[in-house]
Amino acid sequence: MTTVETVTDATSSWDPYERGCPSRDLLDRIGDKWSILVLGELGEHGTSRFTELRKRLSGISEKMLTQTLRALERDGLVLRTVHAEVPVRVEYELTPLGHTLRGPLRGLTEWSLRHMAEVLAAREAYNARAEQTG
Amino acid sequence: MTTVETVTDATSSWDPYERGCPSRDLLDRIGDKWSILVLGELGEHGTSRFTELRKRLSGISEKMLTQTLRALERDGLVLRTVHAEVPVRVEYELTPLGHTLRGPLRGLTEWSLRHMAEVLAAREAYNARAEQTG
DNA sequence: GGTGGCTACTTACCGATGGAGAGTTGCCAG
DNA sequence: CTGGCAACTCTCCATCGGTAAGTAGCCACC
Repeated sequence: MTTVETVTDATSSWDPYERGCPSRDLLDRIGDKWSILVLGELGEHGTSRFTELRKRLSGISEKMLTQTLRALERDGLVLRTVHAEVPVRVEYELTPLGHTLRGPLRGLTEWSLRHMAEVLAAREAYNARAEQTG
Repeated sequence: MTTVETVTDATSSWDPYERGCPSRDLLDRIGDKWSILVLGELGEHGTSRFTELRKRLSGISEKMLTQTLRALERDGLVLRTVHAEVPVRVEYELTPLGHTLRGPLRGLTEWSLRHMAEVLAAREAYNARAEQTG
């Protein structure tokens, strides 16, 4: 009884502040620690292989890299191409949809870089206050 | 014995792609599911009380709301004011630093709203492919 | 022809994190 | 002295993330 077919357009009726809304899950997924970094890397370096990504995202485990890439692929943000060579070569790159996320994501990373010092200062101030008041 | 890690130099040398870099943790914190929503709510509604936030962010547990607000307060993004009344009234609002995050965060939420349909379509396509090959 | 090596994963195990919900504190009305 | 409100705080349990070892397919080397 509803006209659901016009969804391709604007923000329609999604609301991340409502429990159970898919947009909340999506926000969680793209705001994920490793997703942000993987998308950022693929955005800057273009097509990359599995081991390249693992090296550049220092500290990520193979399990999490696989898991993150799979999730991004499933959501249409990353394209995975398997070259049947020996040994196997698998390449990852952003889809057009994935590229549209670069802007928003860059906004986040730039903010964290720009305001890092202020946040660290706030933490020290908070800790100092905590020590005084007990 | 003050073990204060004086992170001396300026903001320019942070790199979230490096393990152990504080900017990676910060990115993780502000990209956190509940942090995004709490900051978004405080940005839109201005000063809010604990129970107001809990109602608006439907689905958040009290534990996570407290935890998220504490972390945001510690990082200097949210100001917490206790009014010694009966019953106690606690109000939360964004700090000036917190306000600077609204833009980047809005970028993310708007992206997820705008591209929700495409992502859902990609998931269905992925599942269909998985059924064929698997 | 068995061994080792390469790439891209999987799997097993375990400590940390998140969700549900009951308990706590302080104070005042009844 | 019991009940109720606001803002937590605590406990239990399921899921998640990290570590590290194992797997599969194929080929070069011995």
